[in-house]
Amino acid sequence: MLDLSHGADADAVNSLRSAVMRLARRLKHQRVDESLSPTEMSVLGTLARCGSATPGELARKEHVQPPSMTRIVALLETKGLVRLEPHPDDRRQKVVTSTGRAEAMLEESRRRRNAWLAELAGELDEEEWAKLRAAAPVLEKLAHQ
Amino acid sequence: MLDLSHGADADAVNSLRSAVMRLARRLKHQRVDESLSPTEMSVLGTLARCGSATPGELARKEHVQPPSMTRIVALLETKGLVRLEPHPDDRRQKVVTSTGRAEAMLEESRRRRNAWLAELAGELDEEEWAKLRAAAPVLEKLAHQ
DNA sequence: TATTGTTATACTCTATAACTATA
DNA sequence: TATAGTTATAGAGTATAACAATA
Repeated sequence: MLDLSHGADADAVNSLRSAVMRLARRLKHQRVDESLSPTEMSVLGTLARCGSATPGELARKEHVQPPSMTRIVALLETKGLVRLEPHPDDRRQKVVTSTGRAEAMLEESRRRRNAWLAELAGELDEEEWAKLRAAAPVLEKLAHQ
Repeated sequence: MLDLSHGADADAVNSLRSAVMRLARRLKHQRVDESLSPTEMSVLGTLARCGSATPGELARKEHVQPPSMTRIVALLETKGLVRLEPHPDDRRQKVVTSTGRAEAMLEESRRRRNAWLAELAGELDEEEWAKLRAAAPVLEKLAHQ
């Protein structure tokens, strides 16, 4: 358990919150595919990691409301990036699966991010990058799965 | 310089990007004051750190366009959280300064974040927190400023 | 009666373009 | 002619409320 009587952790969260919010805004501007929002890209990434998922599961993982995920999934389907199938056990639910086209887009996304990475590399030294690499899995955990 | 021929850094940025976007969405939901957006809170934090700034400087620091900052500053002024004064040297510019009321709100913000922190503490061990604390300044640097 | 997903609607936040005023 | 800030307008993304289908 953390000792909240010390100010250090509160300050760290303070700094973390502010940095994450502003960095998210920067990240929005270095989109891979201008026609896909950050959340839509994130859904494709989640599907690539987890395989298939229902719209409800995706909504919970991405922290958006179900109606938002309905719209996102519908858009991704029209672009041929996901496939929608009936759920085997429950006819209310659907199963969302990413397509090979989504896989190719994620690969292209990675290539483009390398360019962004190279640009940022000038601003950070190796020690700083090491700290980021170490923290990335923890941030993923905070972001909840 | 980073060695981009290895996939490790690209993967780290991949993970980082995804986590930052989703964490930003979670953070949006644990607002201190429901009437202030994350950017508006961030502006108050920036002013608390940097003292005064012009709207143009704030727009660059927060990575929003000048018209957005105009609206934000106007809202904060109506709430008595910032004070607007004429620039001493340039009559086109203005000087934005945070008020004691903003300071009190930031203090309250810190207290509330402690509660959020305590909740998250159950999900992380001390080593994970150490990694976050180490990475926070680097994230701030990436977020620019 | 509860749950999954959808439709309809409205809101929040931001951007772009066009304008005013100072430099 | 360029720059700081504003006004007006439009767009993206999300949420809430009400609904349909299934459990």
